[in-house]
Amino acid sequence: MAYRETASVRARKDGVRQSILEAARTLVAEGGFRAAQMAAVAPRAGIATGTIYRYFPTQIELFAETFRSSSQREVDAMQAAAEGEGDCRQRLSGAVHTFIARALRNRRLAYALIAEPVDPQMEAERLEYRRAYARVLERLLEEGIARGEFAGQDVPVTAAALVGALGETLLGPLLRSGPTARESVADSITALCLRAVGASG
Amino acid sequence: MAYRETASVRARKDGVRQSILEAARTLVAEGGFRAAQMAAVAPRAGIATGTIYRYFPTQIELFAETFRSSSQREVDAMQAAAEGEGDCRQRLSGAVHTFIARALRNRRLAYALIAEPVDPQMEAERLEYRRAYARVLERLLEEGIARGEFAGQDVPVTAAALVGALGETLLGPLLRSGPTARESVADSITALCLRAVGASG
DNA sequence: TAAAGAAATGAATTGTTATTCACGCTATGG
DNA sequence: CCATAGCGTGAATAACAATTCATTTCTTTA
Repeated sequence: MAYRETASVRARKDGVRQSILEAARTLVAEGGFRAAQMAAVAPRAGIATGTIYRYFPTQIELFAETFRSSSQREVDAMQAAAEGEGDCRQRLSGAVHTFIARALRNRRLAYALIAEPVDPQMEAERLEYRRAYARVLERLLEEGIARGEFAGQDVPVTAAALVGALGETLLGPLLRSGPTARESVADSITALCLRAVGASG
Repeated sequence: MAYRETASVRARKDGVRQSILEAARTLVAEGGFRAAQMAAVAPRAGIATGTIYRYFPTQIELFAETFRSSSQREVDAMQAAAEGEGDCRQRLSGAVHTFIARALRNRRLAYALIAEPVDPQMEAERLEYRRAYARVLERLLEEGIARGEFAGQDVPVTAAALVGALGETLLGPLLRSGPTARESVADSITALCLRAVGASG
C-alpha cells in the first residue's frame, strides 16, 4: 500500500471542482454557454484543459451542473417570494417581480438560462427547470383558488403559460428599454399575470 | 456573344431552387433543422451537395428562407383567423385555436419553428417571427379594447405574453397527451388567453 | 529517500459538417 | 459544329471544438 487519498488532497480536489464550476458559471453569466468552451473554462479555473475531464466526464455534464446551480437559485428566489407575506395576489405579484428583477440584474445569464440555443441534452435540462418554475406557480395558484382569490382554472396550463409569458416578455422589449420604462413594463407584466389567473379585484 | 440565359434555363433553375427549398422544408418538418444537413438536403432535391451553393450562399441563408416560408404560413393562418367573423373575443379564440391546431398537426415542425436549438443567426430570424405573431395579436387587442370587449392594458406586453404562453403550453403537456385530452387542454389555453386580455363576460 | 500510484498537463487527435473548387457537361448563338 | 459561358459534381478541404493520452509532476507510505 503506497498511496491513498488523504484529507488534504480530498479538500484540494473539492476546491478544484468548485473552481471549475465557478469558472463555467462566470463565463456563462458573461457570454452564455457559447462562451464557456472547455479551453476557456480551464484557464479561468487555473488549470489545464485536460484536467476538467478528471472532474467532469463531458462538457455536457459540466454545463448541466452549471445550469442546475444557476437555475436553482432563480427557482428558490421565486419560491421564497411565492411563500412570503400577504395574500396570494400579493405573493404572485412578488414572485413575478422577483423573476423580472433578477433577470434584469443579469440579462446575459437570464438569456442563457431561458433562451440561448444550446445542445439538445441541455435543452432537456432547461425543460425540467421550466417545470420547476411552473410547480412553484402551481402551488400558489391552488392556494389562491382555494381561497377564492383566483378564478377556477386549469392550473398546470396557467402555470406553464405564465412561465412562457415571463420568458417571452423578458426577451423582447424589457431588455432594451431604459430603467424607467422597465419598471412600467414590469408592472404591465404583473398586471397581465394577475388578469391571467383571474385575480379578483 | 455566345451564351445568354434563356427562358427554359431560367425555368429549370427556378425549379431546382424550389426543389431545394422543398427538400429542406420536408426534412425540417420531419426531423428539425438538425436533420436538414446540406448532405441530406441535396439528394432529396435530386442534386449534388455543391449545387446547393449555386442557389444559396450559405446554409444559414437556405435555412432562413425555409424558416420564413414555413413561419409565414403560420402567421398568415393566425392572421386569417384574427380577421374572421365574429366579435373580437370569438376571433381571439379562433386565432388561438388555429395556432394550436396547426402546431398539433405537425408537432415536429412546430417544435422546429418555436423552440428547437438553432444557430444564433436563425434565432434572430425566429425572434422576428415571434414579433409577427405578436403584431397580429396586437391589432386584435387594439380593436377589442376600442370596442370595450377587452380591458385596457399594455398591448405589446400582452401580445408578447400570449405568444410566449402559446409556445410554452404547446411544448409541454399537449405534445404528449391523447386527442381527447388535447382538446380540453386547447380549451384551457383559450380560456387563459381570454382571461389574460380581460375579456368581458 | 524511493517506489508506487494519482493527478495534471496540453499538444495532438477526432469527429463533425459546412464549404470549396478543378473538372467535365450542357446550353447558346453564330 | 464550334467557341463560349454557365452549370453540376462530389471528393477534398477547412474550421471548429471536444476529447484523449503519453508524459511529467506531485503525494503517499514504507
